[in-house]
Amino acid sequence: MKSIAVLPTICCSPQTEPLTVPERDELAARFKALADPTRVAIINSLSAADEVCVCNLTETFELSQPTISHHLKVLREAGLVESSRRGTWAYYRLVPDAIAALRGALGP
Amino acid sequence: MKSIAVLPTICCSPQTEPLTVPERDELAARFKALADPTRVAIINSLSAADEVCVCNLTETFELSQPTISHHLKVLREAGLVESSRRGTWAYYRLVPDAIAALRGALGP
DNA sequence: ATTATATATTGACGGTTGTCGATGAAGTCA
DNA sequence: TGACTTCATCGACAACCGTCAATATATAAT
Repeated sequence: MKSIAVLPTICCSPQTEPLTVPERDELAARFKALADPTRVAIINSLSAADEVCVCNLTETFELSQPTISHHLKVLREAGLVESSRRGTWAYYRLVPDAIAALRGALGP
Repeated sequence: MKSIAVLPTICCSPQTEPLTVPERDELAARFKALADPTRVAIINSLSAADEVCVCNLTETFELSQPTISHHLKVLREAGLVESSRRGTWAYYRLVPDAIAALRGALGP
């Protein structure tokens, strides 16, 4: 997931260059992770603390626990968040570099 | 479409605050417009010039003309691009503020 | 061991999306 | 007018997505 640091720029930069097919696929996949209101809200929640317990998220959102788990998996596989288990609980946190890279894709 | 200028920040900023439901819906809808490889590539293409004729896009991508037209509509309704007709041709261009606003949602 | 709790996975269902061919709308040029 | 070009819209279809209930996995506590 290190490759997130070198995401190309889509636009709006002097050095914007044509994307290769793998590059545009990769970028679209990462944007797709943010293309759902619940996942946007989860990112927003994680941003408010170093890490957040899944149990807090299932309380916050009026969605079933499997649905929250599903959205966390999508964000995890996109490299935007990471998790660690401590005891029975799972804690999620942002991967700031990944989000900064995605941000960088939208301009300088 | 002016409201794009005041998109809230998702994360990674000191002043990141909880999103309202309309805000997260709005943000997700805009990210969804970028959640497709072809649309990412279109944005990338538009970034290389002041405006681009649809006829150039249908040549560039190996997709049917209706499919390109569909993607342009999605981007237009998301406020990321705008178009004008001159004669038989339609020219599309980026809405830089909209993309900058989306970029701003990912951090300061 | 058993029981309880937290999270992940599976399977299924309805709604959405990307794609195309066919058609329509609007302009251009003989 | 009529033939031609460019782009948008419509209708259809397969694939994908968000959601839930049920189940599985793993840890903790008694």
